[in-house]
Amino acid sequence: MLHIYNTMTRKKEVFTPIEAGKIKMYVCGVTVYDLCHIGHARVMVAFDVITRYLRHRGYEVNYIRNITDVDDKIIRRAAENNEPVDALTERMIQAMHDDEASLNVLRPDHEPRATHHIQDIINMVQTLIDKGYAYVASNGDVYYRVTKFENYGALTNRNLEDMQAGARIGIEEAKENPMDFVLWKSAKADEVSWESPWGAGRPGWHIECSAMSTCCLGNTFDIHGGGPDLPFPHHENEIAQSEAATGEKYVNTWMHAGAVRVDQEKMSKSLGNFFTIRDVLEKYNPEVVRYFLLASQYRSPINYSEDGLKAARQSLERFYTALEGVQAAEVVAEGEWVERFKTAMDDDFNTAEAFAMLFDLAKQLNIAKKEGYTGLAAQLAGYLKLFGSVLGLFDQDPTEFLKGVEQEGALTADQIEAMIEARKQARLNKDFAESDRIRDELLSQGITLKDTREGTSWVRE
RNA sequence: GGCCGGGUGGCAGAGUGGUCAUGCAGCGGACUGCAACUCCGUGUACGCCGGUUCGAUUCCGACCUCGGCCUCCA
Repeated sequence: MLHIYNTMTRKKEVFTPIEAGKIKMYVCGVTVYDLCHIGHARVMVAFDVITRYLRHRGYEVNYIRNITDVDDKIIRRAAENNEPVDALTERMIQAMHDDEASLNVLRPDHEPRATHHIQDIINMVQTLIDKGYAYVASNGDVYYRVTKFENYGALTNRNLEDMQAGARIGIEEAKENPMDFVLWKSAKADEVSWESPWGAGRPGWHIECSAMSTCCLGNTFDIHGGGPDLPFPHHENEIAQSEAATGEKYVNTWMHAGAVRVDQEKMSKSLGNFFTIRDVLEKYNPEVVRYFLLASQYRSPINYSEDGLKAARQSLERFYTALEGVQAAEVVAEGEWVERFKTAMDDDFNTAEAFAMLFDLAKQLNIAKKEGYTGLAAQLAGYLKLFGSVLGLFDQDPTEFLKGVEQEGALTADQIEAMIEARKQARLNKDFAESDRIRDELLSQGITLKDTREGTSWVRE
């Protein structure tokens, strides 16, 4: 049985979709004013694997992930760059899609954009006003009246009194209550804006997700996900908006990924300690980055480090070494290996546990190869590829992966092959001093040789 | 201060009331001209103090400690 940890109940629960066999999932995406960093990558990769696994398990998944393409940061950045908002957001959306493609993240089924759903947003704000959950303030903004919503704070287990006691919130004069949040923000003269019953303006941050999730998936849906910093206030506010507007339960299961840290501190835009996906891909194979992100269970915090990436590369080398030289068979998704994989993944998508089982599979594959059981080897390789496809891994040609990418100024494949040939001649002549000299020289360039019955292969660091 | 989540062997990282995570690193062995790869073997790890229990790393309580959210942030 599939168990998923629900942020709302703080427990792993047996997952039961609203409609048998179908899953409606909404994940909060990116505000497109800058390049994505490795924290964004973690959320993308985590929900990519979650979606792939749910589909592997036979569910029909409708995966929606929004794009926030209007907000204060975007407007500010566009002004700094002296470019139109559209130009900035289009460029960043393209960059995001390129980064995702690098990391082998499949595109969500739909990527609704805030600016394409302005009317839906206006409708929801109007409904909230009509029902008394929102008010037009003296400054022209429309605010949500938090005191009117009975269960405000349920997701993150906090109440209005405690939060106001904390009092780090700036007091906005126009608000009835300091915790009220903006649904519709009136525009300054030169800002991008849309007409509304309350004058020209733009949506507040939280309302777009309520409006778009509802129109894409309905009043109530199965899974709502996002990054570690979203439960409060973003998701709390979404619940308040949607449940007030529809009168129905908003979401059954809330899922949140863990943070990516640097030096034990959260990686974030505001701390400025972030690495963009592009920064990391300059140094590491994208599949290594993906493996690194999946090596821990999706809710655990992970620490970004060179050692961590290096370990991920070594692990991937082990899997590709096992797959090398084997023609993987087509396998049906049943049997002992499939059950072990399912047990791991059914436990709240425990990829770390799944890898333990995959290492066991790789070992059995190595043994089968060594013993010459080609049929068995092909079958085991087939399972490894099958599970790999669910994780979005192991899809490269093993030899190509192991040979790595030629960096600027590094030895070329032809040069390496020539040196291997020279070493082969030296070995035939029993000139081991020379053959070892060649091998050491290659090693100093990050090239490790492996002698097999079929000849010599090599791995680039 | 309020609310969450952690503290596992050299490192990373799962998990469990009573034989085993797993990977890397280390050590011994097989293979090899020697290595690498691979295989076999190898580690009295569960923050601290109490409690429950026949038995706790696993349950309960206190304490110490790390991190997240409480303000824009995935």
